[in-house]
Amino acid sequence: MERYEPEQVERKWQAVWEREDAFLVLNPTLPIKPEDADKSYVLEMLPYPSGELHMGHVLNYTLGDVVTHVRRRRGFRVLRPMGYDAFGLPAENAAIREGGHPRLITERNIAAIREQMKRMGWAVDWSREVSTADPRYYRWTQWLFLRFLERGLAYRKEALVKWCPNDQTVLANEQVIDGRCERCGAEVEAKSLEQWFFRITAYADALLDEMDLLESWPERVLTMQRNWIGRSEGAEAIFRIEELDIDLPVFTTRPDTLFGATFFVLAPEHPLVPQLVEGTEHEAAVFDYVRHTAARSAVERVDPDQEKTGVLTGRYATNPVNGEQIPVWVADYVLMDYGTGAIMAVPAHDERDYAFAKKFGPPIRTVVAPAEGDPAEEGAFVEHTEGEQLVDSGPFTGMRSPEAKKAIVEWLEANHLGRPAVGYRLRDWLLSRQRYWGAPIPVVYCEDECGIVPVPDEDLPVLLPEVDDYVPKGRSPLAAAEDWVRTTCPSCGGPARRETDTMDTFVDSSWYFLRYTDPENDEAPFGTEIANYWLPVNQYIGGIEHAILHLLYARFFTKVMQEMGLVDFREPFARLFNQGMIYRHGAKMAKSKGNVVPPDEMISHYGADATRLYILFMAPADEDKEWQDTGIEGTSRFLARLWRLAHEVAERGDPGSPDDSPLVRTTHATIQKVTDDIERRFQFNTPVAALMDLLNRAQHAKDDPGQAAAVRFATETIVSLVQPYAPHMAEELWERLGHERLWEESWPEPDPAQLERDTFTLVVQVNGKVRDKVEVPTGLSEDELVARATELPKVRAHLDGKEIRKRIVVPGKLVNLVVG
RNA sequence: GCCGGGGUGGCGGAACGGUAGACGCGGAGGACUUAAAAUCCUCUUGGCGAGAGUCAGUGUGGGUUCGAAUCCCACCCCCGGCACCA
Repeated sequence: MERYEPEQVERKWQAVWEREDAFLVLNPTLPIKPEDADKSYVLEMLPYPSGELHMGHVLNYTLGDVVTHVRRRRGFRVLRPMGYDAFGLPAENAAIREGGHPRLITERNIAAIREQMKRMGWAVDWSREVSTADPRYYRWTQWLFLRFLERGLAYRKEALVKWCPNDQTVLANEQVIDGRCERCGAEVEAKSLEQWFFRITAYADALLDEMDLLESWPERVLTMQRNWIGRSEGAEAIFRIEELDIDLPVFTTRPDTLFGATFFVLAPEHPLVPQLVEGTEHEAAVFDYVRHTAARSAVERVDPDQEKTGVLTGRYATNPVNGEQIPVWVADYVLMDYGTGAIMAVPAHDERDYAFAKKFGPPIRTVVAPAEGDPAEEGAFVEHTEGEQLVDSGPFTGMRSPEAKKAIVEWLEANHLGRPAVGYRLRDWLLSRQRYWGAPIPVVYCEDECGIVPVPDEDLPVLLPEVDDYVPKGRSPLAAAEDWVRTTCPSCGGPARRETDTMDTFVDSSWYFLRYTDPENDEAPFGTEIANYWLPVNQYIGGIEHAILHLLYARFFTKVMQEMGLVDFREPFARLFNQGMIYRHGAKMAKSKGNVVPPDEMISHYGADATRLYILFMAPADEDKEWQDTGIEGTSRFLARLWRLAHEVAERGDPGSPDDSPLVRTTHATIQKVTDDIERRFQFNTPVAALMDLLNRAQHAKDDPGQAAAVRFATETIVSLVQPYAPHMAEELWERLGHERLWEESWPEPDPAQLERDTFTLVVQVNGKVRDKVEVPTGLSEDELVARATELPKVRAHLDGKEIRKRIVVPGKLVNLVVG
């Protein structure tokens, strides 16, 4: 028997799969027939082609691979594609650093990562490969942008935006973490710029409500999305500055506290601030404060532990419910981009207003009684008043706060002083980027009268121009391609200039899962009927880092495409699974931390099969896990033992069909467990343990001639069941055991009769404590089971002649005797 | 602060209200070998005990239950999200 040489076996089978198109899956012919119904779309988040596979990829794609293999062998038509999220900053930064074109760098990286993926042996349908940086792909990204534009869902506006001074480009809100750029960590700055946005806020409620349509998503992801959307219900109330004839609406979630408003605050960026103070004695101080605020960094400004600051405007606003005149302040604890950029301040019932009032002196007026037992100190901050009774609130005094909320909003509405309103934390998606390596935004600016003019569909794609310099200078590098920028207006034929910003790469990845269904289509981004066949994705797998960004954007895109009639479903991903992160030496594996284990080294040393097995065996797939350098020895040894046993079994020839025996029954039980764990429980570590266990048993039985047939059956079953995890070795052994192609073999099914046992281990408890176990025949009555239990000497010792007050019998499992 | 997830041997973990610690790593001892590697066998939660055993034990404290790692309540700790969002 030759030694197990993973490299040789793996190279051999990878070549066979390629030659025989093993994992190619054809679309069904249209129209879809009922016999095509058993489909499954298994998708992993597409990689950014950095050129180097890391362990996170290995886990992600091995998970998808196991699901894919099992479903294929269970008779499903399985779509399992692969592609590259190929636009983006790393390639561009590499081009700046090392020279060369981002396109060439990306192509080189794609070639390298594809090679590594093939070395892992993943069962990908390579005929559907997609790169988002390919003009045949981004043509349709641009096409979709134009459809959004037509529907008013893409728009351009001047706004205060988040600017990364390092990457020299704007960022979406979702790309700012704790005031820093999520890519490079630089502190973001605020900048007023004209930019392109997607109107995702119009879908805030749909994104929340349609979570109900999802089959199975992790609770934490849903929570993160809910937090991000940040819906809160309340009311808009109109305060008025009489002397200037200005209405200042505010958003509040506590209209029941309107009578407690003792001052009013505007955000420093509020557009009406200048008008309020112009020509007054407060002008200088207010302008000074506004300038001071603008100079503060974003990180500093959002720190809630900062002492409150603010300045008086000298103006007074009228409280709509009682006509009271309250002073108007400007303070930076009020944010321009939430609500209306202005608030009514109720210091008795809002912590922030309370802190401000304590420092600057406005009165603190309790209008909702504290809950019973809480101190009712004069002028104190009163927490937890939801549901309590209103005091000093005019006609609403005495109502409980929930009714008061309704009553006050109704009163406001009837008097045209307010209305019910909903606030969201979610902002529109800023999609333009001042960088080179992305899809150009397909519009031109007419220099005559036409304004913003979309590039006609037939002129797509708008190809990226060639430029010499990718260095970001605060404007898009595309602007340097003057010949490209200068164009004619599609509408009037006059002179026009092209938009030079490119799209956020998250636009590219918001629809790629549809392109896979129809990757060669030249007429449309994809065929509607075939997309409706394959989607929604049955199982999506990827990292938690995309919980908000990609997953929220893709859901938004799908809803819009559904409304456009491009697809007939509202949610793209029915089931989502997030794999955990991989740590080593207590930190997330990262080049910068020097704790990376390169998959390539693992493959060279132990083989792809052992690496695949270990990454799934080491811990539950959804948990963060610590990489143990010696851990892979276990799966490597397991494969070597399987190799030896299978060879011994093969050499002995055919022993006929096995008789009933414990080993045969355990084998059937293992089939059951492995299938159930993978398909129902989505658990991947325990099947490996079950296979190791079965191998141990088979090995112990192998020298018993009476069990030759059972050992062969067990061994062949292990080979068959391990195929999704270790496909190369499984094929090799399957062949050596005298069979053909294992990937074409149907998935084993347990014989129900063999899952039935004729004896079982009865656990006997006394007062809930295990005292003994005994092997008994199945099918005994409760009385018989109790009789067997009470016969046992150890049990008798604990019964100690006492009276049995109660007996619990769980058939097939245990007897619990309660004595008193 | 609010929301979500989690806390089990030396380590990774198993246990889908019913035998806590499967499977694996590491460790100890042994077999084979001139030796090593590889392989195989035995042991490996803690206390007491020569042993058969026995008591304790799943972050802490309560509760529900015949029976709780698992369900409920309170608390502690760790991880993640949100947070001057009115």
